Amino acid sequence: MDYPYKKEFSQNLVEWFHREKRDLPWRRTSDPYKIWVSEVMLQQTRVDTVIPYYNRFIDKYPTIETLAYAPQEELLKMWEGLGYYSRARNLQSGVKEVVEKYDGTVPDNRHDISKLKGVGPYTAGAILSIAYNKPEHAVDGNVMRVLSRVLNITDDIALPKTRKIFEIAVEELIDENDPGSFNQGIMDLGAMICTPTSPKCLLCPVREFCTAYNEGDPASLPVKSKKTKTKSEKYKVFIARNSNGQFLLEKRSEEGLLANMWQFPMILIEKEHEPNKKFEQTYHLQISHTIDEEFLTFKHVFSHLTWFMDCILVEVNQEKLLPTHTQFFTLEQLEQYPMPVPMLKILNVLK
DNA sequence: AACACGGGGGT
DNA sequence: ACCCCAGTGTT
Repeated sequence: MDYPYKKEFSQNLVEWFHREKRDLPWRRTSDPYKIWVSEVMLQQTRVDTVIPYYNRFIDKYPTIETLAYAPQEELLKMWEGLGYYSRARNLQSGVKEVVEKYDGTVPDNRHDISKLKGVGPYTAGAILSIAYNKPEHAVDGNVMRVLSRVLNITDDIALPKTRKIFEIAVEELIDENDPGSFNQGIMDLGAMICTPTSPKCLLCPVREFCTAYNEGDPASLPVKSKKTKTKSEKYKVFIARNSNGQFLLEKRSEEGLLANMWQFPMILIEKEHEPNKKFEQTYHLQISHTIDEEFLTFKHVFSHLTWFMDCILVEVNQEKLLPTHTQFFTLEQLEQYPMPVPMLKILNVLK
């Protein structure tokens, strides 16, 4: 690497971090388990969103053992609204392995920690550097943005192989005496100063060592090829109330989108079939009458998919036994079960 | 290497 | 409306 400011960059960065770092709940602990929880929550998720979830989560599961033995339904409820729910299931799987195989002590080396479910190259490096003070790289989108500018790296960060370039760069730049502050310093810099659009270069502690600032155009980096294929699905959602005032809910498949989360039954509108009939057949019910044909209409955007939802409120009679993973609940019971945000939107209107 | 997998914030 | 993501697992 022909970057001439290795030492100065790292020193300024770490000094800035110690001066300006945000006071975050997971920065008040050195417990590797808690650092782990925070890092998993922070994957693809902003700090401000994570803070209340982290606090509730650690309150509920203060030790690695308490999380290892938690019921999955309860765990998903704690994660409700955070998204990427496989993170929660993988985290518990990894935590279980640590309890059973390592006597509850999170491994302190990349080889072992990387075998844990949900711990990829980034999270491994983050835990090792922050909790164990190991000089390990932790390259995420933030680090790639900052370093692409500092080193004027123009490779496409959407390509998996590009991450390797940044890992090598971090290995060269990292402060061996304080690797945790170095890695977190880049993250805070990326969050507070070296932002995706309109970077605040005039406030940047490493401006004078930034290649793009001095010779190029920071705002045009990093280079990232965007993929825009997103599809749409239209659903008729049935808010079905029985004569006891209970509502029908179903548990989604244990695989795929929103795995194991609960929802109001919904029928995919493909051609122009009879969704009401399909609903009655699928759930072994009879619609006695419609209470509100236009109860609620909205759309919900996922990263790769948009749901268009037409919700109808109906009164139903139970014909025979309900299908598995399907159950009537009172409004009070229903709130104990983990539901994705689009269903919470419906629930809020219903209440 | 491509894709699936949530959700919220910024402009 | 359209942009941005503090990644990992599966295929």
